[in-house]
Amino acid sequence: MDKREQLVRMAFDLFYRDGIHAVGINRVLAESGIAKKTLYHHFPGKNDLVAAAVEYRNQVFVQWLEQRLDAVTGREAMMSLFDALDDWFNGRDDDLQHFHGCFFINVSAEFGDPEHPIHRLCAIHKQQVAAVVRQKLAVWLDDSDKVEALLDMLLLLKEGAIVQAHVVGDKQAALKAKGAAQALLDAARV
Amino acid sequence: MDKREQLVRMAFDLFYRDGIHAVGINRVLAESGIAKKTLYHHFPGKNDLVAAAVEYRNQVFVQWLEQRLDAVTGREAMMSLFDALDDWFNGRDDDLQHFHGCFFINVSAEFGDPEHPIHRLCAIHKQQVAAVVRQKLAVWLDDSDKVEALLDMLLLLKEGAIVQAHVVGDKQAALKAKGAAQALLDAARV
DNA sequence: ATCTAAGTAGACCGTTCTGTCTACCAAGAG
DNA sequence: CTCTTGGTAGACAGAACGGTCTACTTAGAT
Repeated sequence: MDKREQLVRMAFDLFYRDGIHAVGINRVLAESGIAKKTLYHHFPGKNDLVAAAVEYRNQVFVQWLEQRLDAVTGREAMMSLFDALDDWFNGRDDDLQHFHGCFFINVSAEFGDPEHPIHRLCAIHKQQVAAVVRQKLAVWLDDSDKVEALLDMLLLLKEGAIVQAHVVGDKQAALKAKGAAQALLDAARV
Repeated sequence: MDKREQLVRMAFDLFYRDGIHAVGINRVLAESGIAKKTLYHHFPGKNDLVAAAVEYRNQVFVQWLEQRLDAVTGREAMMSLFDALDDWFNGRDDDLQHFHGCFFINVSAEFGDPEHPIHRLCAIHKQQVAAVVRQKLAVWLDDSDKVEALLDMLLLLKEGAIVQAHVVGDKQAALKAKGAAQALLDAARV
C-alpha cells in the first residue's frame, strides 16, 4: 500500500477515536511510522489530510451500506438498514471499526461553519447515503412523493439512532428506530 | 453579574460556535475582558470551565423546553416540541442563540470516550430532556410501556432533526420530524 | 483598623502545534 | 548514466496552548 493511503487510514483511525483537533500531525506520523516530509509531499496541510480522511470514510461507509442492502429489496431493505446499524453499534461488524458515533456528525461538530469545505464534505456524505436509501425505496414504490417523505423520516430515525447510541450510550437505539420505521411504513401502507 | 458567570457564558458562546479544542483559554479571557488569574481562581483548569459551560447550557435548554411545553398538554405538547425545534433551527428564537447544532452532541464528538466526565454530562442532559418529555406523555397516557415506546421514538426524531438541520443544513428537518411524529402517534392511536 | 476575598495586568514556563528545511537514500525511466 | 520521484530522519521556526506567578488594587466583613 502506498504511503499516502497509509497516512489517510491512520489519520482516520485517530481522528475518529479522538477528534480532529485533539490529534496532531505528529501523532499521525509517529503511529504510522512515516516521515513528516512525506506527509507534506502528498498534502498541502493538515486540512487536506482531514478532507482525505473524510472522503476515505465516506467511501468505506457507502460501500458497507450498499453491501448490507444488496441482497434485499422493498420493506426488507429498510429493516436491513436498521439491522446494519444495530450490528455497527454493538461491535458485530468488522468493516466499520469500533463505534464512536458517526464520523461525519463528529467532524461537523468541529467544523461548525456550514460553508467550510470539510463541513461540506460531511453534508455530501449524508446526501450520498440518502441517495442509496432513496434508490432502494424508488425501485419499490411508484409514488415519488411518498418515496421522498418516507426517506426523510427513515433518515431522521437513522441519525437519531446514531446520536442516541453515541451520546447516551443506548445500544438498543437501532432496534428502537427499526420499530418506529415499521410503524411508519405501516402507516404509509407499504 | 459575577465574573464566574461571565466567564461561563462567554466560554459557552465561543465553544458552541467554534468547538472546545479550537477555542483557547486566552480567547475566552480576551473576549470577556477578564484576567487569567480570575479564571484560575474559579476553575482548576480548562476542563472545569468546559463542564460549567455544559451545565449552563443544560440549564438554559431545559428551561427553554419546559417553557415551550408549559401551556400545552397531550398530543399538542408533542407538536409543540417540534415547533420549538423549528423555531430554533430557523432563528426565530431568542433564548437559544443562533443554531449551530446541539451543543451536547458537539461536545460528545470532541470528548468521545463515554467514561469521560464531560461526555457523561452530555448524556445526563439528554436524560433530563427525556424526563421532561416523558412527564408530558405520562400525564396524558396511562400505559407506561406505551409512554416509554413513544418517548424513544419521539426522541429519535428529535435528535435526527437536529443532526439533519446542522450537518446537511435542512432547516425543514423539524417539520419533517413533526410529520413523522404525527404518523407515529396516529399509529399508536393516541 | 485590619484582614481576606476577588479582582487587574501581564510576564513567564514548558509543551505542543503546524509547517519548513537540510541532507541523504533508493529505484525506475529516458 | 543521469535525473526525477518518493522516501527517511530529524532539527528548526514561530505561534499558540494550558497553566503559574508576582505585584498591585479594591471592597466588605470582622
